[in-house]
Amino acid sequence: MLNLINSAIDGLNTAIVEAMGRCVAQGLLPAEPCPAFTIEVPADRSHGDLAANVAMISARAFRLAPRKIAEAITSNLELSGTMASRAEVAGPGFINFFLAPQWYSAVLEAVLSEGPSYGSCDLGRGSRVMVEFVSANPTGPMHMGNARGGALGDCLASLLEKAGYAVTREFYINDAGNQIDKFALSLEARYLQLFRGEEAIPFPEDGYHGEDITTRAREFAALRGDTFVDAEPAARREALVEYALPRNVEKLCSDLEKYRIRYDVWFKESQLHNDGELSETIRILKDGGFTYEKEGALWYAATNFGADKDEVLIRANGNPTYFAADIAYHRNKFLVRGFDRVINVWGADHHGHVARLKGAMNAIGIDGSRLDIVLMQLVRLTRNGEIVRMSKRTGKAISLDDLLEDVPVDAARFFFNLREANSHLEFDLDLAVEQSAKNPVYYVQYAHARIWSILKNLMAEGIMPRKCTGEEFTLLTAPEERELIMHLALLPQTIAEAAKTYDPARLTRYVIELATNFHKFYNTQRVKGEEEPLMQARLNLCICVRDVIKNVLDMLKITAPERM
RNA sequence: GCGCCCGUAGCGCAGCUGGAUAGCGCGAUAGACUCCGACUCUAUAGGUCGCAGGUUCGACUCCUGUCGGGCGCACCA
Repeated sequence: MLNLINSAIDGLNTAIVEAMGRCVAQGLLPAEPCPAFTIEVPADRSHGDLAANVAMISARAFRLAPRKIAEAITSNLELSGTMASRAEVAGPGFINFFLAPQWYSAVLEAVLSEGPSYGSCDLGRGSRVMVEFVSANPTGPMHMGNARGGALGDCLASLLEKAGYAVTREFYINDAGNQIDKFALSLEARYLQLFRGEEAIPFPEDGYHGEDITTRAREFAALRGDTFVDAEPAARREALVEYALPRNVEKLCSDLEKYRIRYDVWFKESQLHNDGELSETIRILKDGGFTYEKEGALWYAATNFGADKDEVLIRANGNPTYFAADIAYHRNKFLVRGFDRVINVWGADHHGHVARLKGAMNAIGIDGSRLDIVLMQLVRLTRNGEIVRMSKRTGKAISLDDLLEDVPVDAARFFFNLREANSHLEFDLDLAVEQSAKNPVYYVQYAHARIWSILKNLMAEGIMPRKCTGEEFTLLTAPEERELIMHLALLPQTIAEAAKTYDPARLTRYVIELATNFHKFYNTQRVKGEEEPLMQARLNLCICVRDVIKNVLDMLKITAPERM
């Protein structure tokens, strides 16, 4: 839970405020209130470890040139109580701070003592959050959107756990409504075709054309024979769905497990229809006066809650819409199961539903801002620089299954978390399987394996890593070492920021940069063969890097091999 | 037509609530292991941040307009 950058910033913050007080007393600065300023790690590290913009921010209020203010503050700065050893004025009026060697030692000590929990924080304070993701239609195989959503949602969940939330991963099974009717009709057609021929039985135009439907129909026929050919159509369809749907759900489950995703809850839409929650929700909307009838259908006046148009809740044929069920579902998440916050990962093509669903939450008395929707843009697969749309094997859209045949799970999970959700993602199939530095997954894993190699090498010579003193860690003064340690120190806020913005892509970028910093260190500094204290300090630094790489890869559920 | 998202180097992308000379990877070019794994590293080249205004001490970042691309506007889910 230690964030050494923040504690360094806090200390410098008060030092600056105190220095300004002294400046006012000396008449160097006017007794005006100072606007809020920030201290941050500058992009260009030749500008020190931390930089404060206080002088520029207050220039207007003080009616003084920023550099003059910065110089006044700096000359009155008392750094002895802070973690900085030096401050200087630079550029337009920045005050740049250089952290003391003891601070760098403290970072390594924190990484070593906190172990796998290093980087975690208590942003969530144990509040209960649900992440619902993938929720693929159980009528067929999962597509690329589901693949991206799976990697994104699962890593987002890990991230939130690390940030102190009690997270539930949930899959919503759409086992009711229109698409199940379509599913039934498709199965029925394939089943009857088996006995009467494809010409005799037309396939429904908007049915599911996938091979998987035919397979299920065949399995069913093998099991039950032709007993349903002359049966009542409704009974026939019911039997087919009763057979096929659970198997499809099992298939989803096992495919996702291969993808290293395990859900806490598989929630069935049909539950909402069967136990009355759906009708109760509609009653609440009716009682609230948010509904009206038009052309035989029951409408929800979504426009009252900021939507651009109203929505049908119950069709003229008496069937509730998906939207109605979705309102009931989210009511269930908040009211029945008591989640403090709910996050849904959706494809960007559903963005129109965001405002409607949040508005509906407000209508039924739940604060819609407790519901967050993470929208993700589409994935574009490329091979040899060309866009790939279809699977070579099936000729259909590429499924998660197809993808994992070509690409290792490690690469898939990493690549899907390389870009923030709300940007288009290009997935280079050649690169994902390439075992070279171009492939970021291998690059990161290689850094981890390389550290293990160093360790094993030294141990083979009888050199065991031992605990270092803070004094010994101050031997690590090379720029590459300082940079590496600073990057280790950045993990807690990277996690906090990523959790706040629901953006696991920050983790992949962080760990790539960490690997880069390590490789640079490796190429300029040696561990083996140095004087014992320095060697041990560097060895411990390596161990810190190794553990943090593993720590981050664990969150992404990507393996961290000791040898490749 | 209305709404949401995206335009940063040849390509793929960072740039965190506005901050210093706009970065990274690939590709190109030139280099580095008798030395802990060359699955690595170093250097060079490459940019009017789509365009035009505005706000600000300061704009890739905020506002307005505009052009280009993606998506959505069902008694589908």
